[in-house]
Amino acid sequence: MRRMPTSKDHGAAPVKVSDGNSLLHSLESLGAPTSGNVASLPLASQVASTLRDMIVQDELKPGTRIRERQLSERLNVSRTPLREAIRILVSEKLVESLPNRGAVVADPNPTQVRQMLEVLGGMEALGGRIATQVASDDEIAEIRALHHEMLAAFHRKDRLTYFKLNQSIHKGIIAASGNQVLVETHAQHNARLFRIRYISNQRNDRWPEAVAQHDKIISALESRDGELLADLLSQHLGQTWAKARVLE
Amino acid sequence: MRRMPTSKDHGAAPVKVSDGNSLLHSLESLGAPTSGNVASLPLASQVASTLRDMIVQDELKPGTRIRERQLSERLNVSRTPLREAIRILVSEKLVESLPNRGAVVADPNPTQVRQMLEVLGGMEALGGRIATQVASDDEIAEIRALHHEMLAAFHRKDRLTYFKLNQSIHKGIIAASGNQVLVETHAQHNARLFRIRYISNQRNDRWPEAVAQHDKIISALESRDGELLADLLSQHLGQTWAKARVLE
DNA sequence: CCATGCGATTTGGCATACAATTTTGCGATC
DNA sequence: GATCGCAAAATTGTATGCCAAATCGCATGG
Repeated sequence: MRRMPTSKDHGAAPVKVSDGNSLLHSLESLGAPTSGNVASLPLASQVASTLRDMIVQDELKPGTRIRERQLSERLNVSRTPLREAIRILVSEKLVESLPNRGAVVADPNPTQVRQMLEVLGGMEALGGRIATQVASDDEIAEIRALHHEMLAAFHRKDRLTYFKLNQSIHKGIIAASGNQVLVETHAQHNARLFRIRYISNQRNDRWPEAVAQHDKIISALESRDGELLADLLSQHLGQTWAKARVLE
Repeated sequence: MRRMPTSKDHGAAPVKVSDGNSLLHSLESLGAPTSGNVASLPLASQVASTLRDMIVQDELKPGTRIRERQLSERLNVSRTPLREAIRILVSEKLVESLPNRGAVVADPNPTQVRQMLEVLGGMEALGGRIATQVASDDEIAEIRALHHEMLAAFHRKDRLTYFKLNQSIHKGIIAASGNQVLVETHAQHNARLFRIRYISNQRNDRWPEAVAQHDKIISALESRDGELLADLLSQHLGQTWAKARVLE
């Protein structure tokens, strides 16, 4: 209600901050620690969430330069909160900042992706190992329930639902470790890989193998075999890498 | 050169951004990914490094509220880059942000410290395991050299040097994994724990035990026994926790 | 025809001004 | 004497303006 002066308020497809459209938007809170509850939070955080979504959903493609003035007009915010949001995403490694030359959407090379998967695998192994020691039977049962839902999606060839449930299961195993710090760290690294994993999920031609692995994972969790679970979880993400490789 | 209007430019003990004083300052680059090369970087990053150091060195004590105007005058920068710096530290979990109520220096409770150590231990175990497979003999030799330097510091009861070398060794093991993502993640979590570990190091009354553990760690690395090394590294930080407990 | 300066324009970097919210202190009332 | 309420001050949140550095186009020279 106060952007009169420039007189061109319609511009080209203005995007509201944190609107609820877009196919993938229901995935929003998977990777982002501060996503969700949008109202009354600092505008910078809201903008950061919006940008995260845009990046993760490939709306802002890797390598594209972030033009502050242009993007701030598009989001109907001033440059100040936008710049703060960019700083946040820089420390999350979702965008890179070149001194005096602005920011670009991060475009990890295959080596970096491999390394990220290695780290993420390590964290899942750690979380899984702990979970076998401290998780309640109910928590494990809930994870198995998700697993069966995922199997249903698999047989329906519903890749999107499968992907979401897959994420929920891994997130659930981490959460079952009871280690909140691990949950947050895992979420952050997962966000970095989200886009790649999502794309990889859509083209995965060895889907049945992945499902079989999940079966073993759940079994190891239920029998509370920490070592086995840790091994499986590390190995599991290695497979994701094999899938991602096809993208090159 | 342009801060005339307020006319009180001296204030109380003005702190230059990234000056080189302070006892601990030589430790600066241990925990911070972007520390070091200060010139010509965005002011926000420089301020972030300065604040990181101030927090880590207990100059800004946990729980203290960060007053933007006051601190920006003290650092001789405007609020804009300071606020961006704060956002960076928020995502690094070194400060917490309360909506409309500013930011306070993070004050992790014992549970959070334990969880952070668990995660850090997991990362070191992962890095160590990988290092046993991929590290060159030279890299391992360098780590052993650091170990002997550390032993020297131990026998001289030089706790500060011991601490620094200890950090270097752990950092070196992680680096020997060749996984840059792991290095960065480890550094960030290490920064969160830096202050606590430093204090704990000064009061540690079971110093000889820690040294003995280090001995085993180096041996496991040299014999490239990944499983053993991983176990030792996880366990090692557990000991740090036992020390930190005394602080309560 | 390609390389190389040079200037205009764009873009990011920082400071400052303005608005909204919260905190604080004082006073009135129970 | 304690508590509630209101207003003033302080603080955070947001917007805008100015400046310097980098990019791009064009002309000029090799």
